[in-house]
Amino acid sequence: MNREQPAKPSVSELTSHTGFWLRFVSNHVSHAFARKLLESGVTAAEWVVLRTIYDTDETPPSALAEQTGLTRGAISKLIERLVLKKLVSRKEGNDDRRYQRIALTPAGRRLVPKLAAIADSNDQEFFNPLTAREREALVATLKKLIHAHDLHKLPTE
Amino acid sequence: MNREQPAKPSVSELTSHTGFWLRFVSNHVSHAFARKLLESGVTAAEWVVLRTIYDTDETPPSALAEQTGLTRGAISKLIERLVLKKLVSRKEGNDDRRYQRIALTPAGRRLVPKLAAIADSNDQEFFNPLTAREREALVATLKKLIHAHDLHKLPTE
DNA sequence: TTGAATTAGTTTCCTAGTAAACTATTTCTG
DNA sequence: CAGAAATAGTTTACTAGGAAACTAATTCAA
Repeated sequence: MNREQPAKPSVSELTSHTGFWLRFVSNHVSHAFARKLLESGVTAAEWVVLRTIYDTDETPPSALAEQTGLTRGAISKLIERLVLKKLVSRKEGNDDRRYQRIALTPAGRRLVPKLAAIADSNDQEFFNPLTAREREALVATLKKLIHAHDLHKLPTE
Repeated sequence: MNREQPAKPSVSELTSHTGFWLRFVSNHVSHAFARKLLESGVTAAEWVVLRTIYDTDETPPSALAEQTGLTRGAISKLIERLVLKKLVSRKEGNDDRRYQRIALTPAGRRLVPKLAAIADSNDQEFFNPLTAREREALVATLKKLIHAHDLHKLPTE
């Protein structure tokens, strides 16, 4: 009569994982940012690359890959798109022709501060519900994980 | 002589945004999980769908979309792959033929607890460096953001 | 009751990213 | 110096996902 009990193995729920919540919120921040960027004609991934180049006069793609944590393949595609959008220029290396010299065009350089303002307002808006202390604790916790797992190949902090 | 000062507009750094750190860590958790799942032959996105179906006998794709927060298009593709992998079955609705009845195959149902164990260990491992209180605070903060922005279309909690 | 609106699912096109194979160049080594 | 190894960047094939156009089925309304 009661042999109808297949010994249901305990299966944890998706929501029981911290990583689930992290990804959920992270996706929403990114999505909100993407929407705000729409009219600028630039995507979030492109913004990251533009902002990274901004700190330099010219830089090879390999350095961008290292600094952003993306693969060279991903950087290659992003640069291609940014060149098409005339925000970035690409020249062959002088001494070593394997290298390229990536730089912002004047239009690209003019755009970065505007994008930065959008990024600022998005971050401010999204995390506004948190108190200053909560926000600091959040970042501190995230950085702790980064250090513990030695993930900071890129964020120099 | 000193007119060489283009009034450098202050441009915030990528790392100044909380969202940057959130995305960075989130990507690493997901990536770590993806690596652990490799040998199971299932991806993280597929795990989410399998786990969601697991709670039901059979369910239409639209319900899965709603519960996972994915679009119907995304769910459609995931189901297609899971059907090819013989982890999920797809039947036409009886009364209303627009609907489909998605269910786990026996193989799919057997697999879910194993995937859950992998998910558990990944989460445990990744967030291990945090104290229990830090971990709770992290989740609480994330949930606070979700409620504040009314993002919980899906996470029932 | 037929035509319009709605609904479920699919498909297409795009961005985003990794991994791995590939090309071209340079450097290292025997 | 010639061939091997290393390096920089590109390309291809894949997962992941949204948005929007599309098909088929059903329901609503005149």
